[in-house]
Parts: sequence; C-alpha cells; structure tokens
Amino acid sequence: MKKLKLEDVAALAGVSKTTVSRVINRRGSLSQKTIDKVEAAMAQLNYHPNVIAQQLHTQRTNLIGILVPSVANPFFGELTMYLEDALFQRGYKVLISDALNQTAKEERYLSQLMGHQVDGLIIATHNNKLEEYQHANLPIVAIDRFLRADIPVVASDNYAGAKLATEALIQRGCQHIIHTYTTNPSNWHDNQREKAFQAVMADHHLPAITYTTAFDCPPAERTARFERLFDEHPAVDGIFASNDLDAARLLSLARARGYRVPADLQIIGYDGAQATQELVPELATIIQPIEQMATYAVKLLADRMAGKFTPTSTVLPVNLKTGQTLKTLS
Amino acid sequence: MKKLKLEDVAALAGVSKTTVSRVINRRGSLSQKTIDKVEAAMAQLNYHPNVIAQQLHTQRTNLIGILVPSVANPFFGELTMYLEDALFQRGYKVLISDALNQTAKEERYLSQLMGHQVDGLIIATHNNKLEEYQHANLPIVAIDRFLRADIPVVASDNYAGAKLATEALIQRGCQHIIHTYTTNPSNWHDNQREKAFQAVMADHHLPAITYTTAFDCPPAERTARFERLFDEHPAVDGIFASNDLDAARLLSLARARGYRVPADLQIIGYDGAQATQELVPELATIIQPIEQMATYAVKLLADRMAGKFTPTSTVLPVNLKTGQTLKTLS
DNA sequence: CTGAAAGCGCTAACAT
DNA sequence: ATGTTAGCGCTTTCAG
Repeated sequence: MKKLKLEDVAALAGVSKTTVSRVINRRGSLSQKTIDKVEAAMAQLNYHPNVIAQQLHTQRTNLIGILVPSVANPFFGELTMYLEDALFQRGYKVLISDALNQTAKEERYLSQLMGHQVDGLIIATHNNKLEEYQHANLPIVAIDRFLRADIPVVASDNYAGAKLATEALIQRGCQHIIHTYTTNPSNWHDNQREKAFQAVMADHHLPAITYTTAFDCPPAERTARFERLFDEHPAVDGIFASNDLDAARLLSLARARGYRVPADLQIIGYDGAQATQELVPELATIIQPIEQMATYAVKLLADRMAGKFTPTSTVLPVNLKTGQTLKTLS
Repeated sequence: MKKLKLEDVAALAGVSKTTVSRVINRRGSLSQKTIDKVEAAMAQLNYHPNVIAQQLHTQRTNLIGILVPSVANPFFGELTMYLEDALFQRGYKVLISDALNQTAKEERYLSQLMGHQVDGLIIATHNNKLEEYQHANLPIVAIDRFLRADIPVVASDNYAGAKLATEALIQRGCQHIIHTYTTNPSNWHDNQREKAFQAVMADHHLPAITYTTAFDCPPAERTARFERLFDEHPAVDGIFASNDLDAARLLSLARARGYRVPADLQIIGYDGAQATQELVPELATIIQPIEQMATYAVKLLADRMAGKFTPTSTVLPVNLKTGQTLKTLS
C-alpha cells in the first residue's frame, strides 16, 4: 500500500491540490459540486491527510507533554486520566512521560520535548532540572510544585488539608502523633503540609514528631524506616501520613505489631485517589480534588497558549474523609 | 524569541545548513574543527532542531499510541508505566489514550491516530471497533485480547492463573465457591479464566457459581451486585474475583457483614499490580507479570515495525501470591 | 470559484 | 570535507 498524497486525490477528482486542501480545511469558497467530487475521491481512496506535513506548516502539533513521577501510582494515574480527558476535549493529544524518579530520564525527556514537538507542557514531577527549559518559550503549567516564577501552579490546599488531618487526630484524643512525609527537591524548602502539622501541634502544646523518606526511596527501605518508627515510638497513638500508600503500609505494619486500629492507634492518609478509596475503604484520608486540579491545569495551559493572562497560583479545596482508621467522634 | 532554524546556526558557525545537519545527525565525514564550531553555535543559540521538519522527511514520528481502558486503574497504570519505559529505551515516545470505556472516544482516537501520526499502536482496550483501522497498515500489538488474526497478542496465562486460584481455594477446604468476573466485548466468547474455573470445579464435583459485571459497570452498581451475591449465597466460603479491585471490594463488604476472613470466607483476587499489593498486602492474588507483558509487547511491536516475523500469540506465566485472605495450609 | 507557485525546516543526493 | 540543490506533503498568497 503506497502512500497517498493530496495530489492523488486531486488527480482522481480532476481538480488541483489547492482545491482538495480547501475542501479538507473548509476554507475559502467552494462550489458544492467540487466539494462532493473531492470528498468522493477521498473516500474512494481512503485518504488521510499527512498530519506531519500539516504540522510543518502550522508549527503546531496539538500534542501536550505531561511529566509525572509514575502513572503506576494511583494518584498520578488518576491525575493523568483526568488531564488526558480534559486535553482530549480541547483537541489535544497527550505525550506521556513517566519520570520514574530518574533525573536522567526526565532531563532527556525535557530536551526531546523541545524543538516544538509539543505545544505545551504540564509538569507534576519532583526532580526537575529547570535549566533545561529555562530558555524555552514553551507554555508550561505545574501541578502542586513551584518551578519558576513565571510558571503557574495548580495545587490543592495543602496547608488546610494537613490542618484538617492533624486536628482530626487531636480531636479524637491522640497525644503522641507522628507525621510522615516524603521529601523531594520541590518541597524541602516549603512544605505546606509539614508547616500546618507543626503549627497545629504547637497550638495544642503537643510535640510534633516527624519522619521523612526520600522521594526516590525504594519500597523495602521505606518499610524499614517505618518499622524503626514503631521501634522508636511504641506509644504512638496517631499517624498522619502524607500519602495514602504510606498510610496503608503503616496500617498493615501496625496491625502486624498488634496495634488495634483505631483503638490504640489512629491513622489518616493523604491524596484520596479513587482506586485507593476502593482498595482500602477503611482508611481515613484527605481527598485532593484530582479532577478539578486536572481541569484547571488544562484550562490554564490553554490560556497560556492563547497568550492570555493567567494567575500565578491556583489553590483548590480539599476534603476530610473519615474512616474506620479514626475513632468516631462522640 | 523568534524561531531558530538550521540556517541561523549555519550562519553563526560560518558553514552550510547541510554541515550543521550532518553534525546533528553525526552523518558523513566531518572535521573535528567543524563539529566544534557548529556545536558551539548551537549551544550559544540554544538551538533545538525542529522535529516536525525532520519527521516530514523521514515520514516517521517515533510516536507509539497506546490505548488503555484507564490509567487510573492500578493494573493499567503499571502496564502503561512499563510500556512507556520500554518504548523510551528504544527511542519512542508514547501517545496515551484513555478510552474510559467510552466507545465513541476510542473510535475518535483511532481515527486520529491514523494519517501517520504514530508509527505503531499497542492496544489494551476492550471495546474496539476494528473496522476503523481495518485499512491501516499500521503495526499493532494487542495485550490480553484478540483483535484480529494478523494482530499478535501478548497475554499472561489466564487459564493457569484461574486454575491456581480455584485450586488454592479448594485445597483450603472451600466448598461453596463463587467466581466473579467482568464481561467485555473481547472475552465474552472465550474467557480462559472462566473456563479454568469451570473445569477445576467440575473436576472436584463442586458447583461452579459465577457472578458477572459488565466492563463499564459503575462502582456503585458493582457494589450493589456484590451485595446481592452475599444475599443470595450467605453460605459462600470462597471467592475468586477476577480482578483485585473487585476482590478488595468483596473483602470489605464481607467484613462489614460479619464474615471472618479467612476463617469463614476465603478470598483471592487477580492482577497483582504493585500498588494494589502495597495497599492491600493481606489480599491473596494471582500476579500477572506486568513488566514482562509490557516488554514483550514492545519487542513484538518493534519487530513488526521492522517487518520481522512475529508469533501470533505469546503467553507468559503467572504466580500465586498467598496472603491472609487465604488460610495457611497445614 | 479555482489554480500555479512559493515556501514551512530539514535531509539526502549530487557535486566539488 | 563541505556546499548546492531538490524535494518531503501540505497550506497559502497571489493571479486569473
């Protein structure tokens, strides 16, 4: 099967390439007769325009690159799904890139994505080497992380969420609360969740204990770290884990050690991806508005691409989901 | 910031466009001096070649489209991650498309993917309208579903997996076993897991009870269906759920009804995605070799694109993961 | 209303 | 070892 060109259609329809192009793009003025002829010819040949050639001219690909740490993580999987859907509705297709916490891979990606292969970029990864696209005048939107002053950020209300979580534990009688969270290059200097945790604990005159793990820490090591948490704080009666995967891990470690949840120990996570809620329905958590975050990010990106004014930062509200890992308030 | 062309670099380096092109592609013979000059010029201008123009010439995009039901599902999220990684290593980028169980969306996608915007396609969705790409001479590989005689399939050993699951329950004393699975256009005529379940049950002279849900059944309705399962079969003592999300759902419904797991009721799921194992570590399941499935699919696609011979069907082995939802064998 | 011709930015013969 | 020239398939002035 040889490649069909505009010319082949033109020849069959007995018109010029220009006319066929006009019919395809519904541009200029055509007689109905010509339109019919051309469309018949296209159908007969099963002709599909060569998108690449079209793009060469318009210099647009209608492709949006999205960088995530890993779609295998339920939160980012769901985020990706909503991003993809929102972009699809605006006529864009999605070039996905799983950074897999590998800085090298992410950098290669960024450099490849330049040269106008994508019309825009949505970034949700941690370990960005900003220099790579420092000079790119590519519209970019970041999700939940500050990249550069001129890149708009869409995030959920991390401070309010962490406050909700911490207060939920305190209200239910916890005295010995530990906060676990993941450190990464984009939050080490300004972690809203940690700040809220510290502030709420201070308000209640409680000691604020914190355990951190690196963003690229492998699962086994992460478990070891949490085992140590229980070794060092056997009297812990409340845990606020900054993501649901860690919360679930802590929950099962605690049960294995004989803690009764929520009687001895209460646990609350963070994220609230749909799949997580279905898999671990008993887990209390802070639900981020994943769909809205995606929708806003796409809207912002579209505005940027259209050269419109965009807010620097967009914060969306979160929700507390109680569950059997928390006591019921009397 | 205006657009940089090969010509700008050539001018700065004091050579011709061709030479710059040769330097970029490391083709032909160049003097080291020229190479240095050109690379300095590129660096100074922060020049990135226009990928679209390159593609117009080669008629290849190095883009592979992948169609999945939803990356928000841990199994497909993980599959996507591995596919992406394997493709990236071969120099391809991934155009992702979440069918979201919407036939209409999937069809629009398929038609857009034609016109040589992607060099190949990996399909893991259920509701394909094959006619759409009937005429496309696009290399395609399917994952876990038969699409057409000339499209190679990569799948895990569904028959062996279901056999393992069913026998695990029987070995542990289950007498009243129910199999739940999802029906979709690609398995209604030949569901290996259901067949294995039927066969093993028959071998043991046990009644084979089956509950099905449609692939596009919303979560709430799915839960209702499972509630009915318990209403109609209160004496159920073993459940083999054909995916882990359903298994987890059944587990929590059962606990809510007062079943002790595994004393009264044993449950085993299917899929074994990493995230699921971390979130619900107690769940016994059949682990599909997701990474290998992805690797093979990519290898097959690469072979197809290279015009090489490829097997029609590739079956990969699965593993039983026991867990606290099964009794321990004495 | 339609066609001829000039590019879009790059690569690959074909010179030199 | 390097430059000149002719396209890749399409869109778009500019004529008619």
